[in-house]
Amino acid sequence: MIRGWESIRAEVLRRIRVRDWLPGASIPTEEVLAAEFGVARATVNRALRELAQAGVLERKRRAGTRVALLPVRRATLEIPVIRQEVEARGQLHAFRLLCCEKRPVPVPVASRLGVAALTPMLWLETLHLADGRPFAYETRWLNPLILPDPAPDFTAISANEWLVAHVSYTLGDIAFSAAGACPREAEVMGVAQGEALFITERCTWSADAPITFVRLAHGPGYRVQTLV
Amino acid sequence: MIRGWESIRAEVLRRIRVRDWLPGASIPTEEVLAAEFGVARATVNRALRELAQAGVLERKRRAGTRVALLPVRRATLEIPVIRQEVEARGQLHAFRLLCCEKRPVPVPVASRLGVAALTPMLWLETLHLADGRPFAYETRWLNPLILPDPAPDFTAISANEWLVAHVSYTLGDIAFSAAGACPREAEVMGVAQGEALFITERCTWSADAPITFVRLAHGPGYRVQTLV
DNA sequence: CTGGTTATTATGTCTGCACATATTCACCCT
DNA sequence: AGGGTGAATATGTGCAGACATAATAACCAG
Repeated sequence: MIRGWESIRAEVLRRIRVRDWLPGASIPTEEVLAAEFGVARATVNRALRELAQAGVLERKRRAGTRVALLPVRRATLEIPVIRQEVEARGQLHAFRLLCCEKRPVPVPVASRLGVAALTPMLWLETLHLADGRPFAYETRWLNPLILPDPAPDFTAISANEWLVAHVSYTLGDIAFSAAGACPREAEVMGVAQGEALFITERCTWSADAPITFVRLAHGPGYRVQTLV
Repeated sequence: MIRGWESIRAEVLRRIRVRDWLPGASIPTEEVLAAEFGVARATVNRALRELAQAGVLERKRRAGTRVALLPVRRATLEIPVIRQEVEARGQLHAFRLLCCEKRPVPVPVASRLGVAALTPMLWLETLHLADGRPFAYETRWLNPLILPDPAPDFTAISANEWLVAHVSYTLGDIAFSAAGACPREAEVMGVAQGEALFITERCTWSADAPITFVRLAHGPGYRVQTLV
């Protein structure tokens, strides 16, 4: 029974799955489908639009809608605040601020943030603990200009959470990679040198200025997983 | 100037960014915003819906719309077919099928695919090359029941691409992690034992049956990046 | 044949209206 | 007070119709 755009989306997906409509082939126009399902064109449009967004369909004006030839799988990840992440595992979160000082940013970080090399920024080194054991080693470059005059006490609240609560919502980019533990990381995380760490790097800007660049090194066993 | 739902989305985002609307606070109703912008409510709805989908807003019937308190950052990744990924880097893709035989699945894989342990499945070992150099080492468990009678020649077309083209569109889950190269991986990828590799694991099912479990080990320097 | 112009067509979006649905709030009865 | 009940309300979804836009097809002139 057709009721609502979601059931239309399901039916279209079903036809693709059972290969009624083959990859690369055009499917009927919105108007035809609307007539077939007995709904308005806008409803079909909504269903097809969602499927296109998911990468199942490809749509072009005038050319029509076709089943994606190589359905690029689009996975969405949720990146929670570290404390939430630890607590979601039923563990106790704590952190230690190892270092907090002004330093000139090195070239690679400067270029990613879009600032001049050697600009002085705040450098924070933090170790996150789960049930008292090392969970993640965070190194962060923070634009000092965005801080209020009595700067927040980052030994009491993690920079991560302070930023989320006090700096306007922003977009940035995220990258994942793997790297062997450098001597410092090995020492702090309590692992062997060269041990494989999972690295997350995030860069965030506000509308006008760079805010922060974070690098998180997660110990062995850590994994990032998609929802469904 | 307000023209189209995208400019409304931009304006709402701007107000959040400049802290006109603070995290956790309610924003005006669709009707009010529609009047303010001089558009129909459906147009405002479209803009707000997209922002809610992106995790910037939280909406509830009757309760209204509020700015997300902890903007759970939702990153969307595109997982292309390996060949596309290599070619997008301007390199030449090739692959070598190292092994292809029936084997009983080990317990961890069986549990993730939801089949009985020791079920015989097809085991494929493939090395992907970029410009002739090792790019990724793929190990895959494949449900033989989904293959046509004259099984495809996986030395000619990679299992990856054959599946995309010939098996109905499916959903699965994806996980990223880091691991040190085991002896076999070190040999095949041409890296030192224990060197940090970036691991991608994917599990896919069709509507009724498990299809495949893939593990990809990427060499040093590989990174997964979000769009924008 | 070639190159450029025009018509056609499917999707993209908007409007104005209506009703559905999930919450919440206020009220009333005990 | 307390707890259940129903009205109020903001969002979710639907419809029909209209125009905008982009990509293609058809056409025509040179």
